[in-house]
Amino acid sequence: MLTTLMSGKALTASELAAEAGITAQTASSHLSKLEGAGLLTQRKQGRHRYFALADDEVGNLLEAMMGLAAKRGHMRARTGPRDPALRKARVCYNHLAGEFGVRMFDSLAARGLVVEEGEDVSLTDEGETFVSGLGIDLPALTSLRRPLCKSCLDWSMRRTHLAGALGTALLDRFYDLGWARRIDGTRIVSFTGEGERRFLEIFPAV
Amino acid sequence: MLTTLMSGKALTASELAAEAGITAQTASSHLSKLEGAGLLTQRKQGRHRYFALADDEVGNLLEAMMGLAAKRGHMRARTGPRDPALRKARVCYNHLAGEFGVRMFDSLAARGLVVEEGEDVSLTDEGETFVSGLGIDLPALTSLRRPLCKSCLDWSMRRTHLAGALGTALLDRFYDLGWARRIDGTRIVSFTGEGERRFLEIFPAV
DNA sequence: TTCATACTTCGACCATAACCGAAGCATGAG
DNA sequence: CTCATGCTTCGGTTATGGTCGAAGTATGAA
Repeated sequence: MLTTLMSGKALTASELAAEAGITAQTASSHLSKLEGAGLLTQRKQGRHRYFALADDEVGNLLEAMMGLAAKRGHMRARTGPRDPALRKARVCYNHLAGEFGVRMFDSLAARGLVVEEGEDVSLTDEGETFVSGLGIDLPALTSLRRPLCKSCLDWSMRRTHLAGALGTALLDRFYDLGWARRIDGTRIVSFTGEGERRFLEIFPAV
Repeated sequence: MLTTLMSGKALTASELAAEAGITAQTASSHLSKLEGAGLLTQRKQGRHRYFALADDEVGNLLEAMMGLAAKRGHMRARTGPRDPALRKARVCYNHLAGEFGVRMFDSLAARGLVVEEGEDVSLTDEGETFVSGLGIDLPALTSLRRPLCKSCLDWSMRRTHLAGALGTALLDRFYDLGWARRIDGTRIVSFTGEGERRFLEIFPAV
């Protein structure tokens, strides 16, 4: 039920029970515990009770837990969000995840613009030129104490994507350029037709 | 046992059992499960088996989980070590934790010498002057790849203290100045009378 | 070799968690 | 009003996990 709610959408108790394959009674019991623990919020609306993750921090923790579980080979058969829009592109903390996030990272790595060494990721000289060309103010980013590049394991793809200050800056840049926007109340990053075209062009498949 | 291992030190099965207040058999059962799950690593050395967290990612996840739990008010009643000396000042990885660690961080933050932004911590210009005045070779630290400042959640105090290269350098400096020394075989940092006086003077309570 | 220590395995016990059927509320529709 | 729907509470069963005593294995010391 928690992973289902990671879509950011609020779902009713019945929907969550059906999703989890348990009866309404059992679901009700779990949901009340989760709400009591502060992990879920509940909103009554008519006869329905809509449940959602309490805040982003809960979603981030779930994603971190699933990321670690995936690396250790303990994932369930079904992984990642079912919603195709979420699988395609979503926010993870403040950077881009999903198929688009992984594609961007792979594309950068294949052209030698970033180098992955274990858990560390670094930007090469060519990479600096490249991201500057995208309109990223690199000196401003490096002046932050925050690590410029970090790797982050993608939940649905189980592949590395780009986190850190640069990951955040790139997603913000896509917003600024009007290529994509965050769908309110969800973790979905929705690309426009033109935005998607440009993104795929700039980050070619490897 | 996992929270105990967050100190970064490798501990034997018996030590972990004693710390958790369970028998050796029970501890053995849990440790083998945790190792099987890839959360712990084991190193045989003579008759002892030393256990440690498998990698930083595990520690980070534990920290995130405890952070969220603390925010939601679900921390266990008994937290931190029972030994008063350990509660007062101890090493966490290579930096100072316990009451003294938290006091140092609070004092630095209250005077605007460090700034905490979520999980990131940065040293201000005034902070740079301050730590240089303490005899820290700041240029040497910043040349390291390792992050200069990191926040670390204190187990017993449930409060932030200073980790990272600077956290390590400060503790080393206290050793050099003769203010404190590490008690062999323990995580206790023992301050001398004079050392404690100077420490409390330099890092006034907020 | 013999003994002590460190740890694991086995077997059993008990507390708890997950689960569902039945019944009970609450809400909206007719 | 009555009825259907969505959800919760209650009671009881089953499965699981945590726990320890007893016995077994490995290692180092005497």
